[in-house]
Amino acid sequence: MDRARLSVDRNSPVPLYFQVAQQLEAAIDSGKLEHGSLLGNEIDLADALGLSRPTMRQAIQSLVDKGLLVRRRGVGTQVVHTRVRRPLELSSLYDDLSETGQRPGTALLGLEREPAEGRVAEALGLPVGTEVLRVDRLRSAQGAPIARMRNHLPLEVVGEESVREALESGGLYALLRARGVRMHSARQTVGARAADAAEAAQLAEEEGAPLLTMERVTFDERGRAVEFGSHLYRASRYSFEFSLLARG
Amino acid sequence: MDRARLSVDRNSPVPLYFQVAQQLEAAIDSGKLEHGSLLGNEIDLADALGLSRPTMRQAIQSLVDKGLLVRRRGVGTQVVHTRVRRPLELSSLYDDLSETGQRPGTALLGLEREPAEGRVAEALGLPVGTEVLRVDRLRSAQGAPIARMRNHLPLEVVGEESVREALESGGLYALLRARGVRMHSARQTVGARAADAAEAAQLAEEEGAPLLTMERVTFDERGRAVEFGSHLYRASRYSFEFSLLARG
DNA sequence: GAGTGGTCTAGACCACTCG
DNA sequence: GAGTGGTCTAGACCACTCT
Repeated sequence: MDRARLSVDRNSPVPLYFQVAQQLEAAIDSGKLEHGSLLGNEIDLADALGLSRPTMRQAIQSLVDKGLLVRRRGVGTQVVHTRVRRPLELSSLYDDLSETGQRPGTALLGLEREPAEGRVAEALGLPVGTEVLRVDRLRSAQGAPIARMRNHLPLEVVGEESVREALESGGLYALLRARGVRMHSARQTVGARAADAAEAAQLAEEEGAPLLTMERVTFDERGRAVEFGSHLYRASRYSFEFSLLARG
Repeated sequence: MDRARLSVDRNSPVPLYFQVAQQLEAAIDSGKLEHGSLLGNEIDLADALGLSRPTMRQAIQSLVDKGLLVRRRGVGTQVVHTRVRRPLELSSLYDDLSETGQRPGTALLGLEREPAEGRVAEALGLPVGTEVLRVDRLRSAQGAPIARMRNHLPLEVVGEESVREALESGGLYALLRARGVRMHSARQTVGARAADAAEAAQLAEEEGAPLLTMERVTFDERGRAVEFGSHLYRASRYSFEFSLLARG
């Protein structure tokens, strides 16, 4: 029932509610706030920090949205009992692997312009034949291949300048962010199929081995498709793991 | 640049911000608010409805969280250009299929108590040997099998009474909701593997055919595991499709 | 400089849960 | 009945974007 030490810095440019949310989250992560324990009521918390109740509520709400806290009217706000891992986020595989500590290796298999064909043109919303940049990469971890990743990028989104260098030092999403793209949402399809001979050779599997497939179109805030990916993962070495929150 | 007709009913028990959010969402869905069009500024909107600005903001914020609106400081709030489909939600396959209009058929293959073994016990957080309810179902659409679904449920969560009837009339999540379970989050793993002989026979595939696998543990608000599912989907007939929103 | 959203305040009343 | 979160108001000042 220990109290987390909270404080706010009114001279900081960081919003007050965000400072509080960060500290609460850190307290939960570190175990200072135990799972299942009740926070004090909102008014007392706000008073203790010299904040108004709406500001305190905003801090709490952001953690409720993340699934770290649960509110029940008439009862109070408590830390969730079960550790909720991050909900599924818009991120590239590279980011996923980096965050979990596995050092991904990248081999850039190909980088070239090509005219967009049916499926690619449709996904990107471009006229058939528009030139786009195609990127083929092989991802591996601990010395063994994990995935063959193919992306198509509109030239007006990324240009061609130093794409190679950017991809060799970071992920595709980092490249897009660095190019000023503000990503908004993505549409994904995850399926499975058997490997053909060429894919099997690339991924060190046998022909006919099950592969996980993932297709994704990413959109920016203006609704422009900024990336189309069609990726193959070795089912024997990779699976997608993620959390969902109940609709609230 | 048409204006959507908005109004609020102050005698309704439905919160004002929610009434506004519903009407805005309906206007977007129906096309009355065009993709990419700017909403008026928050203060004018609030005045027009006789609401305070925070209430109007709350309505807008809920749609931003759904990915339907985009706010930019100094610019305004606009309807997203691209249709964002529902982000991935906590729902059962049955619910998924119903919502997209495909009538799923269900065959209840088995319903029995059994002691929880290693993997099941671990996922549900129960001592090995605790009796749980095991449900095996075969899902099909348009006459052909799609998935073999296996769920393990703690007896204290569902009891045993009229489980069969409930599962024959609705999905597993509907059953849980009807039992008063308030679901909070779930942890999922999606992978792939080759079908063995028995699975192939059940799903009308050939042995060695690629299958999509999905394992899920669902937790309620108290952090109790209320369901463990391990499901197999025919990769030739089914894939997971979902939207993601950028972290924001 | 004008207009927008982002943040914040100091109150208020209500609905719900629990003892 | 006491305590909690849910909703709502009527302001305020700031940071950012655009022209």
